[in-house]
Amino acid sequence: MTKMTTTPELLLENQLCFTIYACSREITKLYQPYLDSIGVTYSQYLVMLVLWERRQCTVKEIGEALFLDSGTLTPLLKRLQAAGLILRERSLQDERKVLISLTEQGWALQKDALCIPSKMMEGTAMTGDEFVDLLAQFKNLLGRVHDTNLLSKK
Amino acid sequence: MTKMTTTPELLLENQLCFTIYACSREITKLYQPYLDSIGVTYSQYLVMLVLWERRQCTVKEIGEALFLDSGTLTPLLKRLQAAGLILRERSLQDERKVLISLTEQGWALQKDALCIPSKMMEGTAMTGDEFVDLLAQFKNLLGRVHDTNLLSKK
DNA sequence: TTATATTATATTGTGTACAATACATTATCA
DNA sequence: TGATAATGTATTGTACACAATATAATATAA
Repeated sequence: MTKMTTTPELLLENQLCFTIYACSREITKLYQPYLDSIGVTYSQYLVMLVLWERRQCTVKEIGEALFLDSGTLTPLLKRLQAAGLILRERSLQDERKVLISLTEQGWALQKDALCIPSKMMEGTAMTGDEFVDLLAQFKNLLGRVHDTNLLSKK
Repeated sequence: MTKMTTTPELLLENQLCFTIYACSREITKLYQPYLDSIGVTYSQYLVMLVLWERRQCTVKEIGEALFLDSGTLTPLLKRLQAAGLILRERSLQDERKVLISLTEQGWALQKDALCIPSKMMEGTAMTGDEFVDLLAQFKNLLGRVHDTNLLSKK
């Protein structure tokens, strides 16, 4: 028996944070081949999901939906614009806002993306019930942590 | 009722991937004030957890423990070295390997880190049972996804 | 024992993430 | 109305994250 050099609380295998962090990156890798085939990154794909759903958004709205700030979104959106998938234009009503909308090419990409979710289900080797259950638990945790973060901002 | 512009599979709220991704980033934010106070980043903290546990590691071993590659670890380890927390030295037995170990200052930091896990438990507002249960489920998911990724590498 | 393959790390380039700051625009109040 | 605050986006700087490639050292095989 080797002498312990740390405590149970600090063991990597007991860290929920690490498990989630590693999970997130491994899932991104799972998407990689499919995202490569449609030519967007994982974060860009999430932005496209938001736009397919809402048609038009401000940068702020996209940020609220994805929990991302403008320092991340601005360059990302410029790359999507350069790829011809979205339009960026200042609102005429309020010139502080930048309106993001889809080009025809951006809408066309939706068809290519349709098969991705089912491929991912396969990759996680989960049943539909497991998926629904896990999603609910994650959302619950996300809600709690997000609330704590909001409180500590004030 | 507005006309739907996307399908249920592509709705952001149905994406397990996004929920986990957002969760991971929000949890990192939860750690931020405590990590700031001990002067390391989140990824650097994870490397320190590995080293407090194993005393000495090669870069490869740290990468396997954290699912990170050398492109991420090399600069990160150099910053930890510059901060005086670790040592980096080539193995005499096999000069391809770089051995990472803790300085006295690196060990001293462990005391300051001891309080962090309990603070995080508070931030997630979970009971001990919920925590154990959730951790088991995420580990299960991580294992499955990691296996799928390993298979597709071959 | 050389040629070949494998292993371990480092480097480079692209793309996030986010804090901090700057800046222009709009809203509000004295 | 003029000053002040709040809002929305962009910019800058630091630190990952990873694919692809390079390089050096070790192991293996003919």
